[in-house]
Amino acid sequence: MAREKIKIKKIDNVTARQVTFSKRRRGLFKKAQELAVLCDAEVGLIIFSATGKLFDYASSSIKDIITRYELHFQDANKTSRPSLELQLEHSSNIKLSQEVAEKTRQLRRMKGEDLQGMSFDELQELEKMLETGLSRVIETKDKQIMSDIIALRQKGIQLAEENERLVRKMAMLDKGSKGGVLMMDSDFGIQQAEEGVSSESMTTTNTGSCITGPPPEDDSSDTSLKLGLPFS
Amino acid sequence: MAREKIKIKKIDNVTARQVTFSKRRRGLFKKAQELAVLCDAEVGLIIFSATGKLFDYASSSIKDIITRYELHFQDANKTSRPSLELQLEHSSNIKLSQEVAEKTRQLRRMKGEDLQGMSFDELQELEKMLETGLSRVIETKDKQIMSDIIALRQKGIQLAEENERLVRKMAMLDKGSKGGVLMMDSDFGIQQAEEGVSSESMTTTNTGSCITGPPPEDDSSDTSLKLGLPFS
DNA sequence: ATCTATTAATAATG
DNA sequence: TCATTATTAATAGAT
Repeated sequence: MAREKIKIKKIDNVTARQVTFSKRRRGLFKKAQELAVLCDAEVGLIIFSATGKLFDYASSSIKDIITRYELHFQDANKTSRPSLELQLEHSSNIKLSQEVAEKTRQLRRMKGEDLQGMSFDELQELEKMLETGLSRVIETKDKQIMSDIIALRQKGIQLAEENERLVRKMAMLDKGSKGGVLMMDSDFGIQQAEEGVSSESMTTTNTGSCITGPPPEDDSSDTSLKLGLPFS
Repeated sequence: MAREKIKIKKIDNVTARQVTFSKRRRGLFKKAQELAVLCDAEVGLIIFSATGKLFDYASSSIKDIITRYELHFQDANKTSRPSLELQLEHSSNIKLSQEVAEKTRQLRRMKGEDLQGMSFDELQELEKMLETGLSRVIETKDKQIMSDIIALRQKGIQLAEENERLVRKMAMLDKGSKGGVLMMDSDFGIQQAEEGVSSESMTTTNTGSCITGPPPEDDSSDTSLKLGLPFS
């Protein structure tokens, strides 16, 4: 990849070697991190220059990677007893690794990846599990929205009541002094109750409407009852 | 360096990610060894795939490189310790335990359990993930069914042909001696045909030879070319 | 696995 | 070390 093709053998010229080292080193690091990101891999790269300088890259932490690497050879390393304590940690480690692997596999499958080796029955079971999970999630979400709505309404009613009280107070105060009575339209929140919750108002976290399920056949009846609201 | 430029972010498509992983992994190893040779450097490269598979390259020996690497931090590590190995196992153990806990929690949530503490946005995200997973599972299942069906049908056709050949042979043999011909009803698995496969897909492996068109009203015709589902 | 249009890396040079 | 550029090398997408 250059002005001229070069043979892959030690570069004689010291300066050229150093230049090439730093260029290619950077290139290698870049490609290592690209691989890690693109393919969700864990990559560790350690380089000692000819002069003994250390350079390293790791997608996570070199320590972790080295540990993980060494775990791969736990069986092969059966030379010399490494203390009871270590053995215990070790076996626990193995068990945990297996558990992580198994759970990772399960999670991947639930995300619809890695389905190739599965039998029809297994797929069917997985599908059922996902459907169950999905419906529970949707149910929870809907309940959450409903309780948000109810809370907001309640608050609206409270405010409206307070408002009314205030208006009455004002009227009382005004009664003696002048003839005109200040009449306020104290329907904060009340009128809206009939129309369900309008698009704004739901200031809390929720974003979309979420009332799933088929719409009621009968539109003439009071909507607020359908939503299970505590007032009509 | 390809037909099209790509963004350096995790590749969504699982297959594409695996392909890219193996291509780039090879590329990375090649460049690592070129650097080692050209510049007389010591290079160690460890890669764990997303699925946990280990790949490594070392210009000398990974063990040596790791040892040399750790020597660089000897000073920093000189606090009393119950053997480096044990520490490593221990911290790995802790990390694994956390990982197991986290994955267990994730799995439970995907199964629709333990949803109480979740925010609306988290629920929404979970729902989306489940929907994606579910549709992929269904797609995979359908593809599997289709290929089963195609294989079985092919086999059915083969058997029917063979049958016909045998019948003809018998007829030939019988021709001279007697008048009666043995007639077999070679309808391997036929009547179920109508049930079809669920609504989706058959996008890829489709052979084109399938199902389309309404079934003939006339059931007296030879049905062996119709679908042959192995189950009802 | 193989092919190839394209992008990316880099050797030589200033 | 940095910048430029002609060239080679790597590789994304397709087959």
